[in-house]
Amino acid sequence: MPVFSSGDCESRQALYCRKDKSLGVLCSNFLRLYNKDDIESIGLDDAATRLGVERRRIYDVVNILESIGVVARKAKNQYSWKGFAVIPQALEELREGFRENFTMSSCFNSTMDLGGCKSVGSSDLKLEAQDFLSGLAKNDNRREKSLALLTQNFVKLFLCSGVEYITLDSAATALLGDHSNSTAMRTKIRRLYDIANVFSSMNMIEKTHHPETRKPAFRWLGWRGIPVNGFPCPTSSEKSESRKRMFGTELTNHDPKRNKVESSISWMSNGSLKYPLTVKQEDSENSCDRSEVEQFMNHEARGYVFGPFAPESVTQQTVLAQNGARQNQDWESLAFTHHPHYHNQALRDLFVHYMEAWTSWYTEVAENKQAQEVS
DNA sequence: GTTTCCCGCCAGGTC
DNA sequence: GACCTGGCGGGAAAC
Repeated sequence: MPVFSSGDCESRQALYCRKDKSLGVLCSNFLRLYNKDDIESIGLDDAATRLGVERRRIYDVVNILESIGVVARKAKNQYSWKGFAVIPQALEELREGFRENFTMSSCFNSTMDLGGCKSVGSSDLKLEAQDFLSGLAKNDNRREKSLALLTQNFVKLFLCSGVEYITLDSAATALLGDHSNSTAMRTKIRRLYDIANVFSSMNMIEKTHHPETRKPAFRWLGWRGIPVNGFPCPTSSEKSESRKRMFGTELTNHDPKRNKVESSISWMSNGSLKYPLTVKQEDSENSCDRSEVEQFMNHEARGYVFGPFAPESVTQQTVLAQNGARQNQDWESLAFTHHPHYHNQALRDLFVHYMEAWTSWYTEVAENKQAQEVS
C-alpha cells in the first residue's frame, strides 16, 4: 500500500488524476521516505511497493537523483542514500567538469592569441564551442543517451552558461546538436520534462516564462539547503505567494499568466541578454531565512570561485574595478560586432557568454602581463 | 491547438 | 534464460 496519499486531487477521489502520478510528486514522496538519518540502503522493489508505483518509475527518479549524487548505486536493485549534503559538491563537480572539458577541447588554444588577440567571438570560437556542445549529445550508445547524463548536461547548461532562463526546446537543441530531427527533439524534450519535474519538486529550478518570448521556461534556483522539516526552504516570493508550488507538489503546466504570479527576481539587463544577479548571491530573494541558512550553511553551494564562465555580474565588476570602464566598453563593442547571431536562444546565450568570459579573462591576462613588464 | 508527461513496450545488459 | 535496466515514443490529460 502506498505510504503517501494524493494531494491536489483528493477532492476528485476515485477518479484518475494525472498529477498524483507525476514524477515530481513521486520524487517528493521518495525523498520524504528516504531522507532520514537511519536510511542506508534503498531497495528499488521496496521503494516501488511503498510508493505504490511501478518499478520503472523508480528508475527515472533514482537516475536523476544519482546524477546529482543524492543516491548512489550499490548493487543490482540496491542504492545507498547519500543525502542532500552532497548536492553542492556534485554541482561544483559538474561545473568543474564543464570547465575542464572546455579547456581540453583546445577551444581557447586554437582560436585565441594572447599577443595578437584574434577577434573575440570569431567564427573559430563559434565552431569550437559548437563542437563541444554537439559533443555532449552526438554519441549514440545507450549510456550516452541516459537520463542521468542528460540530467547532468541540463544542469551544466544552467551552471556554466550564465543564462537564467532556459526553454526546454532550446535546451534540447543545445544538447541534441541537431534540431532538424523533430522526433529526436520531441523525445529529448519529454525527458527534459521528466528531469525538470524532479528538479522542480526539489525546488532547484522553477517553471516560469521567458520574459522576452513569453515561452514556458525554467529558471535555475540552485540548491538552497533543506530546513528542519525536510523541505527545501522557499524563496521570499514563495513565502508571500501561498499559491506557488510547495515541495511535494508539482509545477505541471504552471502558468504565471493564469495564476497571476510573476517572478520577483531582479534582472540585470545587457542588451538582448539577461543574466541572474547570480544564483549563489546571498540576496533577499534567493536565500532562505538566516536561521535556516545557518543550519545548512555547510551544504550551501556558496563561495564559488568563478572561472572563465563566471556570471556577467562577477566578471564585469572585476574588470571594471581593475581596468576601468573604457576598456571593458571596447571589448563589449568588439564582442557585439563579432558575436554569432543564432536563432537558437540557448546557443546564442552560451556563445555570448563565452565572449564575455573571454573578454574578462583576456583583460585580466593583459593586465598581468603589463604588470610583469613594469616590474 | 499546444504543452506536458504518464505509461508500458521492448531491447540491451547483467546475473 | 530469467530478470534488471532504462530508452523511447504513443497518446491522453491539462491547459
